[in-house]
Amino acid sequence: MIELAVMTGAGAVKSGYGVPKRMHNGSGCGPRPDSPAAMHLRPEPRWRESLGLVERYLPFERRLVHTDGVVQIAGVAFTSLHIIKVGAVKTVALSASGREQVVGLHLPGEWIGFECIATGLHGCNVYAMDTCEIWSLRYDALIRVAAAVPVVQQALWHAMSCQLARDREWRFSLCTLPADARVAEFVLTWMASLSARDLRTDQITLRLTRAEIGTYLGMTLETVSRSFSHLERCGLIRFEDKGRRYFAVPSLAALSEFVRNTVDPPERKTLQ
Amino acid sequence: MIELAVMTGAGAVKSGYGVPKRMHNGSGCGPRPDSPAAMHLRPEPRWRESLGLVERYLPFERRLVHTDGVVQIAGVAFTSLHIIKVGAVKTVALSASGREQVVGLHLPGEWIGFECIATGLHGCNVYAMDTCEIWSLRYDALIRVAAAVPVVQQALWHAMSCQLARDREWRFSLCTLPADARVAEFVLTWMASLSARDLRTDQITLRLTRAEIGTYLGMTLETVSRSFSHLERCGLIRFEDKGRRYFAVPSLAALSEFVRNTVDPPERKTLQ
DNA sequence: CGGAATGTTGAAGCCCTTCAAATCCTGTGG
DNA sequence: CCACAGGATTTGAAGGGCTTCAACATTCCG
Repeated sequence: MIELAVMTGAGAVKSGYGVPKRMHNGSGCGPRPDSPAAMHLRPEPRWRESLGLVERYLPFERRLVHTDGVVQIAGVAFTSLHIIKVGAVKTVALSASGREQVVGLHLPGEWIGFECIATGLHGCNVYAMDTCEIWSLRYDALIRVAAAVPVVQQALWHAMSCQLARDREWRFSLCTLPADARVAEFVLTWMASLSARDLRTDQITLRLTRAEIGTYLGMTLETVSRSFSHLERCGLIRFEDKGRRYFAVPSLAALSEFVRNTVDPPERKTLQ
Repeated sequence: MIELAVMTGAGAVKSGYGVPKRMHNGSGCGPRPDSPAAMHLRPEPRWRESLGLVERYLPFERRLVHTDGVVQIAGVAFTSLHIIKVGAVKTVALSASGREQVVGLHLPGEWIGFECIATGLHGCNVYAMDTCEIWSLRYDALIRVAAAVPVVQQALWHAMSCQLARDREWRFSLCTLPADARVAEFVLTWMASLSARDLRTDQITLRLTRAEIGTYLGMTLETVSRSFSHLERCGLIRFEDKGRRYFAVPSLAALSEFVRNTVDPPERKTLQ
């Protein structure tokens, strides 16, 4: 079920910045800059930059993980970070009492495992929500290369900073939004992540159960279900025939307007 | 109100690792290791390590900020990170609609501003909750030194990782705990932070209003107040004569037991 | 086809919010 | 030093949103 293809390259890194490795081009990955300098000239999305840098400078191990397969299991000692090349994964935290909580959904270019650097232990289970290609990098090697290659270091800091900023955004949503708006925000965030990677957003496919979404958003599965139904009645989303996990968003503007109006009601806006 | 004392040192850093700067020893700061090697021999708390590394290797600017003074204002371009030498600060996020939310409380050795690396803009107001000494470090200088000095790089990664892990902990609490337990958890976390720095925990002084605690924990100020009253009635905290912002925790074990029992009720524990 | 997992919907109840009023605390000016 | 104003805190009562419990519908897969 899991296919391994170890890429060696630590020697090259030690003796300098290494020679660009052969491009393993997935489907529709697009062009990439040919030198670090070019990266500043052509401002391409950061998620692509991370993958490009890893490919160029870092030794990594490539894995294929199929839907519902295990990318990382909680409890084992932390040695490697992962970055998603293809697919989508969910990270599930385990409480002391065994309860599970989805704490993150990740798409290509995103790093997994930053929070383990401090603890030295993987605290989350990570599952593939799709057929995934995962690149795993040893932390000790990563540290060495980051020190030697400024763009790598900056990309990593940027990625960690992004996660901090996003976690903070979620904290805000969890603290201030009622259930319906929280689900709407969830859909909006997911769509934004998809479209940033040129993935289709005309038809959303949720690869999570209502219960999982519930743990992610801090509410019960029944409330999630009711919120989806409510959003549908409002015409903000439209379920497809195939089932209640497939839907479309007729108007992105309307959906985000819905969230905004819950944060501060429209009657206050006229006062300003 | 704000006293500046610029410490130059970029030249020293460029030409080597510089000479240890004169120790500005706050009250009861304790000893610090005299060489990087000693750091591994004497496993002292990471918060102290960060301050030691900054002092040894990095050019920084020292500021005194008095209670309720501004450490950092939102909206300005990001150029510097801050680290707390003495005191306590709160970071307050501003929503688009102007609502404020406390998103972090920080004590000596903690870094402020990691989330701004990605955005390039300070997104939070940071206020002193006490008389503080703040060290500010230019990000560009920091990056250069981190690349040159492995222990600095690792300390920074560790610090960012810590914040990610802690944010995730809070997400869990916000999603699963009822109001009373959330307030209890808040008290426990704050006490743990204090005791990790050898600060007194026999008498807690809250430097936040009930409303601020409310935004931090995602509940109204009335609920915060009721929760404190409830915890007092249960004997888990005891308010002092001086006012409702000063209290003691008779039994740390009892308080954390209270939180644990809310996460999974005791009757289920007998089944296992 | 049938059973299990998933999803929807209703009804009752509880927790938290909202609104309101009273009390306590703090700092300021007389 | 005291009075007083304004903010902070507590507490009560009513209402609403979310959870819980329960029943039923739907989908998935052997």
